[in-house]
Formats: sequence, structure tokens, C-alpha cells
Amino acid sequence: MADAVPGRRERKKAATRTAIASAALRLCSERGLEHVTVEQIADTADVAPRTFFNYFTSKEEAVVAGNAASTDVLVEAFTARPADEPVPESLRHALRAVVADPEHRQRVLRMRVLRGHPTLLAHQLAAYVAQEQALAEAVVARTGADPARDLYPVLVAAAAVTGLRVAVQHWLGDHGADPRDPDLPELVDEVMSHFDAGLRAVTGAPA
Amino acid sequence: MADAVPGRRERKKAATRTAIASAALRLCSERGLEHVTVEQIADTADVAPRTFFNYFTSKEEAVVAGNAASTDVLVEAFTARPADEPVPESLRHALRAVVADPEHRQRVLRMRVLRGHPTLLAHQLAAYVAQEQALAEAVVARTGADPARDLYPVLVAAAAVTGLRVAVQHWLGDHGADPRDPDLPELVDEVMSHFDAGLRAVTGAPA
DNA sequence: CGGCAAACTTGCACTCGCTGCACGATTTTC
DNA sequence: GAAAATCGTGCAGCGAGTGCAAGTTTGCCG
Repeated sequence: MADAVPGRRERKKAATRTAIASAALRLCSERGLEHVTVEQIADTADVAPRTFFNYFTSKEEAVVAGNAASTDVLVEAFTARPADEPVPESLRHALRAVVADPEHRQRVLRMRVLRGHPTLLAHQLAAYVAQEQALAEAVVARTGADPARDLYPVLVAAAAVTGLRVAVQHWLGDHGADPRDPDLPELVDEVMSHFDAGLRAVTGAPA
Repeated sequence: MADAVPGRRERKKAATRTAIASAALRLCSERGLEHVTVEQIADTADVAPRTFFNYFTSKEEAVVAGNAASTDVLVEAFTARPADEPVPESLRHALRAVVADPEHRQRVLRMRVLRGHPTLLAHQLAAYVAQEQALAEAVVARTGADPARDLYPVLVAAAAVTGLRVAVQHWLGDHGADPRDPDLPELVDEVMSHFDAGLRAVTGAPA
């Protein structure tokens, strides 16, 4: 609803926005965050430096902006599941849909280089929280729970996104590579089955 | 270990650090983040503006710095629990220890005013992630699991901290006040029992 | 006690991030 | 086709954040 004909102006704005965002991500992933100025980003996106700030209030925001796409994938995949399915199961599918998205893969890989920059990491986390909120609304829409007196919707959404974050982190090898070398969908399943088991340590703990 | 006698120099450094941090938090919670300059913070803490940046790389970092204290409480409370206790149960106690800390309460209330500032929120989240990491190490130390091939330790730690975050958020009334008006320890218990139930919706769902 | 070395604080100068304002260009609406 | 709203851009300016080179304090050892 409400996307009948965006109009030329809207389309141009969206185009400019993505142009700036992708320029920011590309340049920063190549040269490192602090070796890129806003002027260079604006130049690459072919806009005036001042225009950059009409779209983003900071460099970090522009770099992270692409994550909004994943949020859409996540929420849509969740709402597409049958309404009588258990919520955690739907979330598992939604998470798998996100990690299956090639754009998500590419973005994650580009972001990989940018870990270690605390400020950027912080904004990255803010993007995750935005995902949580959007997802929580979807859970509320399905369960009909009142988020003002029941924190279940917000909690499952937050848990799912946290699970996604942990899976991605592990996959990127934050800790020295996993000798098993699992892929992202596997890790998502692993995470969700831990939740399903009530987070009780079921590790077979192989020597 | 390694804190036998900090020495005068170390003590002065720590004092300066906390002086700057608390000045930053106080001023910003009073006047709002963007109406406070680094110069004012430095002035209040009785140091040169340049010195501020010897301790923190940004204003936001200084405001959020106090959370390190909660991290200590969290980890110590966890490690103090009996080693044969189920991890989630220990985490529940650790979380309760954090919310029982009066300093934590005070900090949360001060932070309340500062929500809505995206950049600060982002740094706040980064502080939560730091808690996750510290807690994950403690879990590894107890269970002996290898975090390189088993994401359980990192996941439970992340889940616990996420639960804390959700509980605090709810308590601050991010959603219009809860008519039940529960206190923080109650909310922590609620969160952890949801985890215990495998995040399956057990809501009685009153009409 | 004397003095040296390391670490901390401070001032200076500079770049860059970020914003308010005003003006011209483009688009939408009537 | 003209008025109104919106967008892009340049300018001017404040404040954030950093490297450098002092001056000062602290720790250490003879």
C-alpha cells in the first residue's frame, strides 16, 4: 500500500541515496574508514558534499544504510510463514531467508574489513536494533500480544536478531576459524536449536 | 591478580577517567548531548580539553564509559555461582545482581533522557556487546567449551545481555507504561523463563 | 638524596565532520 | 501555465578529533 507511483522526484531521491550509500561502503571497504572523506564519497556519488548531509548525518550511517534491505527481507519472510506455525520456527525460516540473500552475503563480506572501527561497529549494532524493532512489530501483528504488558514479542525478535548476529560473527571467524567450516544456514539452525533447547548446554563436547 | 598496589600514578589516571566520565554523563543528562561541548566537560572535570582526548576518543564514549562497572558486576556474579549449576540459572542470578546494583539503576535513569540520540544509542549498544564478550569468556571458563567450534558460549552470553537490554527497555517504558508496573528483577525473571521455555509463546493471551 | 627515564598533561595548529542559511533549479499541484 | 513545495548547492562557521612538541609529574635506581 502507498507505493502506487513513486513519482520522478521520489525515484531520484532513492537513487541518490543508494548511490551515496554504495559509494561510501565501497570506498571505505577498500581504503579503510578513516582514509575516506565525505568529500570523496560525495564526489564518487556525483553529488555536492553538502548534499551528502541531506541524506545521512554521518559517514557511518551511510556505510551501514544498506542493511535496511535485510530488514525488509527478514520481516517479509517472517510474515510469509503460516500464521499457525510456532513463532521460533518462523523466525528460523526468516533468518535463513536473510542469509540466503546474495546481497546480504556481499554486504557482510565487505563489512568484514571494517570491523575493529568502534564507531562503525556501534552504528552497525544500531542497524541490528532497527531490525529487532521491525521484527517485533511483525510478531505483535501475528500473535496479537500487547507489547506494553508482555515482553515476549520484543524478546523473541531481539533473540532472533542476536542469533543472526552471533552466527554471522562466528562465520566471519571472530575467534580463529572453526575447523568445521560450517556455512551460514547451518549456523542459523544451530543457533535456533539452542534457543529451542532453552539454552541448556547440550554440547556433546567432543574431545 | 595484578591489582596488588596500583601505585599513585594508576590511581590518578583512574580518578581522572571517572571524573571525566561522570562529568560527561551529568552534563549531558542535564542539558542534552548536543548542547554540551568537550570543552565544558573538560572544564567540569578540571582538565585541559586536550586531555579529554587522551582518555576518550569521543564524547559518546565518555558518556557510556560507566557501563564497564556493570560488566564487572555481571561477570563476577556469574563466576561466583556454583560451577555445577546450569548456565542459564547462573545467568539469571548474574542479571539480577546487575539490576540490583544501585549504580546501575542510577546510570540507567540518567541514560533515559539520552535515548533518541542515535549516535549515543549506538555507542550504548557497543557497551552491551563488550559485556557479551566478557561474559562469554566467563562461560567458556566454566564449561570448557571451545568457542571456535561451538557457538554456545557466545550465544548464551549474547542472549543474556540481550535479555537484560530488553528488560531495561521495557522497564523504562519504551512502549507506553506497562499497567502491571513490574520491577526490574521481575522482568529479568520473566525474560529468563521465556528462554527456559525455548521461546515458545506461552502467553495466556488475555482478550 | 640526586638524577634520569618514562609517562602524563597541556597548548598549538590543523583537518575534517557537520549544520544553518540563502539562493537557484526542478518538480508537483492547481 | 503559474504558484508552491521540494531539492541541490555554495558559503560561512563551530566544534570534534589528532599529531607534535614542549613542560611537568611520577617511578626507579644508584
